[in-house]
Amino acid sequence: MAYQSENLIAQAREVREASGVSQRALSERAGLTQSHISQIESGKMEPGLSSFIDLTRALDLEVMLVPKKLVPAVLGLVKAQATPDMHIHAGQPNDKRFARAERLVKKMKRLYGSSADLDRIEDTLRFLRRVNLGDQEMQFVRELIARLERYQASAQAAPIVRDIAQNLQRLRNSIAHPVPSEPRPAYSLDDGDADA
Amino acid sequence: MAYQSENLIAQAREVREASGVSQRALSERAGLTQSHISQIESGKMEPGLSSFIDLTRALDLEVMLVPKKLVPAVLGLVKAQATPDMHIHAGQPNDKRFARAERLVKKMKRLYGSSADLDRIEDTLRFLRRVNLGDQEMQFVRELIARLERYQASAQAAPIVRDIAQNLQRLRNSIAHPVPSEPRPAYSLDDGDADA
DNA sequence: GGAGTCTATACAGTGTTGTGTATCGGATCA
DNA sequence: TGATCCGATACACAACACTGTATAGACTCC
Repeated sequence: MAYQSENLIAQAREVREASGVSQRALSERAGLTQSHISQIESGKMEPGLSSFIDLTRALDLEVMLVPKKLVPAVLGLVKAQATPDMHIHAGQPNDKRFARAERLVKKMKRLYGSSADLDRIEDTLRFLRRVNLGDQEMQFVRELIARLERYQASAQAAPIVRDIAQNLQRLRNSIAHPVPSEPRPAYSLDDGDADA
Repeated sequence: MAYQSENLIAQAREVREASGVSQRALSERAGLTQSHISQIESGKMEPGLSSFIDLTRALDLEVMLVPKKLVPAVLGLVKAQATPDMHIHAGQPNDKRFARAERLVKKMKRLYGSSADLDRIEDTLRFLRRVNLGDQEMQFVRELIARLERYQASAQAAPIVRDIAQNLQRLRNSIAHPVPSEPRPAYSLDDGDADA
């Protein structure tokens, strides 16, 4: 029934998936049943306000009231930082993550044909796998992989794949050629220029 | 039962009252019954997510999901603008508002005894009444009055009364001794870094 | 005092959320 | 192939949101 809460729920789902949290894990953390979460996310059921708050809290999100006029501003703020830390992350050691990601890329190449971007992703993943990544960095990679998984079959996957390739490349560069001072760059997801 | 949604609901209520919208008016606008709204606001009932969204939309508010880390930032943004325009407001010219407020203060002095803060409020109200207030300023005053009304009988009214007194005083000062330049603080939202 | 507005409250009935449990198809990994 | 993880789905049942209508108590204004 296309409610107005669709958007919020979709948002929560995106965060959940990007954090690598399963419906089951979330259900324990939030105190709802998995079936409940499934029905909420698929729009078959409208959650109560407190259920929804429980859900989002478990995802390290907060429900806030914002005057309509400020919505664009807040949106800008949120998008800029794009899921800041998100310390949730469930199990699965990094090695497995990388293995899974590389398998995914291979599968995509097999299905949709090879491409410069996919090659670049594959290459960068191989590199990053051997590096010791910090929490934030690993989180960043995890997000990109989740995005790749989600859009692998999308009709307009190409620009997204390109964006992911660029972001991975940039992370690689920042590790290979660290900036002198600057403790940490604090990644943002905006698609920026690609360097050489 | 002291749910976690208390806060949001209280916020919505504050905005409603500050905008001078009655539960009935809001009920028509939002498509709920007045009794429903009353029970929600008084915590006797937990609204569904969509009901809550309907409510807040009717108040020119938007429900947003914000990463926990960004909550202080967003809070700052919202507080800074302090309900920007809020053109809802129903009738009741300002004179009546002030009269009502002054009556309220008198009543409080009668019931709970006089206090420095109450005196200050009374005094400041008398001053502000004769000044031409802009929309935002009037809105600010309206909010403070609403708060005073709501907490007048609260057990811990004292600090709230003090806060209201201070806020009124500050507004008075800003009118009496306007700051020379400073066109705008301009809470720069854009990431803007761009250098390096 | 009387008219009007406000919020809180009552109550019966309907519909839906939400629980608990269990299963199914799909993908991954040994 | 078999063991697991995932999300979607089913079903019965308890709980409660929500409607509609109606009224009581508090306050303000005339």
